[in-house]
Amino acid sequence: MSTVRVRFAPSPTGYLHIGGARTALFNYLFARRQQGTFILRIEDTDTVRSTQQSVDEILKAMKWLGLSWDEGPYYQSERFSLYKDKVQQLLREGKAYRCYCTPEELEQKRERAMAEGRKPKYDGTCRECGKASEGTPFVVRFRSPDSGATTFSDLIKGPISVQNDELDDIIIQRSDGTPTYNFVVVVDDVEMGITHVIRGDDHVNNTPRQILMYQALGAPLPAFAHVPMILGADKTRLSKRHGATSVMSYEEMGFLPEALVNYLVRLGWSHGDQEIFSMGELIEKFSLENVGRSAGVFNPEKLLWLNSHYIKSGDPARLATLLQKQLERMGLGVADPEKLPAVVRLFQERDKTLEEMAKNAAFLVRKAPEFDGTAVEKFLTEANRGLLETLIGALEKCEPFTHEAVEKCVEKIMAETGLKMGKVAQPIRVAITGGTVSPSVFEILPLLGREETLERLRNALALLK
RNA sequence: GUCCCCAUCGUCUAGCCCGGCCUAGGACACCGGCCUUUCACGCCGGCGACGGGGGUUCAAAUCCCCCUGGGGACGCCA
Repeated sequence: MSTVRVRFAPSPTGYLHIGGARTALFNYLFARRQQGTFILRIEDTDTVRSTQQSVDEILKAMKWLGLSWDEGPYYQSERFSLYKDKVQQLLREGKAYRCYCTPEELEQKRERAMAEGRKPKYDGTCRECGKASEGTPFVVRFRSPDSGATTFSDLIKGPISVQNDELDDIIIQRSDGTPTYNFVVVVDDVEMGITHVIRGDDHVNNTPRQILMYQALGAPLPAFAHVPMILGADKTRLSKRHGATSVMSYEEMGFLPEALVNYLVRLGWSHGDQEIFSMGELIEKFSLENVGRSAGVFNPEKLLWLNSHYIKSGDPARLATLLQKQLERMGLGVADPEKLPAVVRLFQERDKTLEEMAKNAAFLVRKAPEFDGTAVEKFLTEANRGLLETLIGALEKCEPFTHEAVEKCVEKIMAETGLKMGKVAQPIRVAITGGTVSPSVFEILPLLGREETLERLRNALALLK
């Protein structure tokens, strides 16, 4: 058993998004590969914006993706007394101090600094001011050194160095007494014995000041690994305007979790030319060394391709359950779910998502097809009345009602009438499915059954124009 | 603006650390063909990249520097 301990620490201010999911995945994979411990920690120190609903949604998404955790979820909101103690400790040791500046004053200074082209950092007004009057609201700031440099070697990015005078004295405790992110993340990572901090690129800038806090707390440093960002097609940070970003919305759109996992892992990580990975394979092969350093663009097309791959190779029985869920989402109840695996076999080669499959297979579940006007006009014509009538007569006697038998039956009609397959199949397809696109008619008819088939053909007779 | 990071086909990437095997490989998308009862699938083929400039070297996608471009961070958010 290795001593590796990693954590995924989302803040419950919304659903789990694509970027967070990939960070979680990398943590999970690293932990499993190293036979370490994967911890889930909910960063809800912002009591105003955090909600239980978000927590539930995040956990649901993690489970759907198959990212099981070994410890937690721990809630930072339940650990406030620990943070308070640590703040007191730093205060006592002079490593932190009270600041009485008001938010308004700070905002003004920030704007002025920006306008003058300086880096907007806290100016240290309260650094040496000592005790102020009781009752005045204050925040606690961490005292960071104003000379020297802080350097660390990122497992993904390599050496990173920042001059300490670039760092200002950040707030570690708000005026309402609650602690802030940059502080609790360090306290908890220390307390929980985190050995590797694997997180998004956007935290690189926080790392030096966090390192300073590890030192102030007298704690050993973990290793850091900063995973590059995921961008939208316009190369800006991925957000809602680039399309769906919530993990669970992909489930709704008919994506398989293994497809999303496979897509996400390949966005930033690679193993030679291999594209397809099962979770087991990933656990076997994942390594931080093979994570790239540059940001990547989220490409829905490739996700779609992977999804179609997993649908093609998926177990029909399992897919049937998921297909049923999609059909129900469309408001279509499934009277005979036992025939769904057969439906899946018919469609899994052709559809890229389960949602698409549900749409294309809906005619099998509906009581009657939904007719497409153009298709009806083109194929359900008076000229085809004879053909349909002959067909009905032949299918009434077709025994057994199987793919082979039905095909033979139709071939016989073709031979007698001299019509080509295209001329025969399309009218049947429209009569049965309502449209011009579907799997082979010889597959569809037996699946629908003789009675239903005949009923639809007879109904079509009434529609002829 | 300041700081940090990044830079191979449209996109994800292999190659870069340990220079020659790279006339730069794979995948998605795209284009063409084949297959075909429709639409797909599948198969075959094609298009397509080392951002620019300086070095170092017999030799640079690979090492160094500058420029440019992109992203991120600058909160009593995380």
